[in-house]
Amino acid sequence: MSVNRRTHRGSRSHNSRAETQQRRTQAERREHTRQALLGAALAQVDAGESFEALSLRSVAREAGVVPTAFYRYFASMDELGLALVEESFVTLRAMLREAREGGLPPERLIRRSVAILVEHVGGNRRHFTFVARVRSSGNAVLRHAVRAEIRLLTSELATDLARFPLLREWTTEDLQMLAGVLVNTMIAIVESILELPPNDLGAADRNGAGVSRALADISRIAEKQLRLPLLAVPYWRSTRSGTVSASDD
Amino acid sequence: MSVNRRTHRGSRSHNSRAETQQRRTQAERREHTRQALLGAALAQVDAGESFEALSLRSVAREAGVVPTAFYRYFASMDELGLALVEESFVTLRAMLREAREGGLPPERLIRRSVAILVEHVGGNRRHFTFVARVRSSGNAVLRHAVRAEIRLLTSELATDLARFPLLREWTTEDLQMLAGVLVNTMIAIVESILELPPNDLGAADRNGAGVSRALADISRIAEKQLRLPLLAVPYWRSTRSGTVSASDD
DNA sequence: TGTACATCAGTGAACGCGCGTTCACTGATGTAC
DNA sequence: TGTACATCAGTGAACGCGCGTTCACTGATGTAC
Repeated sequence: MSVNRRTHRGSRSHNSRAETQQRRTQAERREHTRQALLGAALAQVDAGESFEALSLRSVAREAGVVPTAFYRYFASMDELGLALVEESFVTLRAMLREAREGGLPPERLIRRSVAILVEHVGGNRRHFTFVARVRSSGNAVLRHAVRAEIRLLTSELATDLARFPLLREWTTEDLQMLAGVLVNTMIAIVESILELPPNDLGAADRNGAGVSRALADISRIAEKQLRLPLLAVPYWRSTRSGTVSASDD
Repeated sequence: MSVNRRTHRGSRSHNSRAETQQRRTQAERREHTRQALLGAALAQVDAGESFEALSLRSVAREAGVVPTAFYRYFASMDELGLALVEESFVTLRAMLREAREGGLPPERLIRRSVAILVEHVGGNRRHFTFVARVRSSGNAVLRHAVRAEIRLLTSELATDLARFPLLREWTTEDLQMLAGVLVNTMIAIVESILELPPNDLGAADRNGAGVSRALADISRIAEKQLRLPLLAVPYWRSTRSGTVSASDD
């Protein structure tokens, strides 16, 4: 099972590569192997391994390549990990762009954002698992890379929030604070989605609307958790001194 | 450096243990070694290793004991990990009990809770780091143990919240939802404290009030992030249908 | 208090294994003429 | 179109290392009489 399938299919010949790869250019083969290495690492993390526990040899094995070939693509597993962080956040940014561009009223905007989040986690489960795993991992290089990306997303969200009339007068710190609450909540939502058995993430399902009961529960609560802090916005006094006039519960 | 200090101190004699341990009972020695093993694991996680990357041999080595002695205490590293989860949550529950028992008005309660949180993270840095690390780790056994404990804490908080007048009529789901927002926020706060260089956590410091500038910033923003969702409480309509009447930003 | 035996914390040698990394290599693809 | 050479993706043997686990053991502590 660790043996490359191409080798098996081509086993009638003394040279399998000539049979099945002869029509690829070198550049295509290079990209193919690179993706196989990244995919093997993602698959192993998705199967429950922590990234630090992956071995270069097992990744190469699953990619159908000899361990030494690994070094043609990455100097180390850390470097491969950084490539995965980059790949993951390209996906994530595409998702957030999609969520923003609607220009919907707030109520529908939250609903739509949660739906988009759920859909993208389902469609890119392996990348989200990787990021969630690495975000709190013992690998300082990857952990800081992920945290820096998330800090960047949070700042971008704060900038977007500043455009809403009620938020126009807020201090920068308070906008960051609000964006932080929303991002923290979304991270928690993603984590709870990832804890579901993978079946629950399939697009179609026997439970009516096409999502599992568990996923519907998570979505409903997620919407509330995002709506609650936003509901407080009109009552929050954002001033340089950082104090608030209204009293909470 | 991996050699037990007791061995060095006693090296004048042919039998170091007789010299330095003769006054301990067997039960005391047993407890001593057990704590040395747990402490060695905590120290290595705190030093940046992920728990899954720890080896039984390195933990035994740092505890000043031969690898085979490990098995007198734990059947596997997983079992040691579960003991650490339990130890950590004993500490955490003590902290939360302290935060609750004041009976202060909400404004001061938030301030006090954040202060207690900051203090306990500083005083139990290794345990918090361990829990934060394991919460998203690849080790399913430990991850689920931690998540179950956090779910329990969240439910306990929801029960406490139900005693406040404004929350008495809320549905169970909405109380859990609110508790979830607060717990998620506190987890994020703890993670940001743990990202600070360890010096910033010392009790006394040259920056006036005894805490570093960075820690003061985190505390101030943490208080806001907890205050914001609570500020929305009076305006949230909690009904069985789960809809809300007020409009947010 | 003294003796004989049981308990048990900790020892140390040995095992087979998967690991990361090195090295010299093969042979298909690409390019210059 | 054909030839000669360069490039380079992938190979396979070899290395030393730390790992988890086994086993038979030592000798101090604890206990029964």
